[in-house]
Amino acid sequence: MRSDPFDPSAIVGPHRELLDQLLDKWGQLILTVLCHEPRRFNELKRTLDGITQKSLAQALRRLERNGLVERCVLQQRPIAVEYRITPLGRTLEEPFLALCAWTADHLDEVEDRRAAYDEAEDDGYEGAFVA
Amino acid sequence: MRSDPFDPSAIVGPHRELLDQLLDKWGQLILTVLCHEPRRFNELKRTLDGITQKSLAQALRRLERNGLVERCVLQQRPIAVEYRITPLGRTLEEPFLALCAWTADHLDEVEDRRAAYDEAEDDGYEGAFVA
DNA sequence: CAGCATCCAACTGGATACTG
DNA sequence: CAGTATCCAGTTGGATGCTG
Repeated sequence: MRSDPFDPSAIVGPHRELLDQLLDKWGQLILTVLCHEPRRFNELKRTLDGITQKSLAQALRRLERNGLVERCVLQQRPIAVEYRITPLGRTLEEPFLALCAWTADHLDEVEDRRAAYDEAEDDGYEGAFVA
Repeated sequence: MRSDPFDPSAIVGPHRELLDQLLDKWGQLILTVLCHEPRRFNELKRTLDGITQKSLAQALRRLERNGLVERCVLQQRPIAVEYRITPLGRTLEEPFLALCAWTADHLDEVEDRRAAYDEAEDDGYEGAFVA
């Protein structure tokens, strides 16, 4: 398994494209929030401080199109729209949490590495030498 | 847990930034390849068909800076450089494989949803109505 | 409230050329 | 081979204004 040439076609095709859509900056965050509870458009916008309504709308459309999020129009005046995680979207919660757990576990180490790299760079280090 | 207001600060700060760097289009792919075996610069370029050397160099610098990949200069003429996964980088293999497994398991369903969404869109559907 | 349309600045990523 | 440097087109994303 480890010595296989490794065929990247399993990742480069539609799988790759899908991952790109799932893991983009906002999609992942929205999904995580909606896993906790349904949210309305402007609630989401406030929660994800920093997102523009344009980006939010785009991300929601994409998530909705992929079947991960459901758009529910509440019968109210003025109009209210609620976004909910779908069962399909829910299946992504665990992999995402695993990723978040990874960053929580390793962020310190990564920051140490960055500091070491940046310092070494100033000294002209350009990679280990090996036979 | 599920009814918490959900504090996004745990994801929006440095954690978020790190995830962005890890999950970008090429970084993830390079990491996956290097988990299988060390690779030289041009070997990687050929394996990841479609990447430019500029993007590859950038992605490798970033991975190296974050301590996920190691740059080893082999003592040869002409010069040869080998990139290897680090122990830290190796810890990302499992979460990444989980993600790949998810796409493999759910790609069909997602594509069904897309088809349904696109068709409904043509008919002017704009979300479910609920009380 | 929930969005869409438009304009524009910033950044990304590709092509090309050159170096040790 | 393993890159760096430069230029440029295309895309992204923010700001703003408007609609039902």
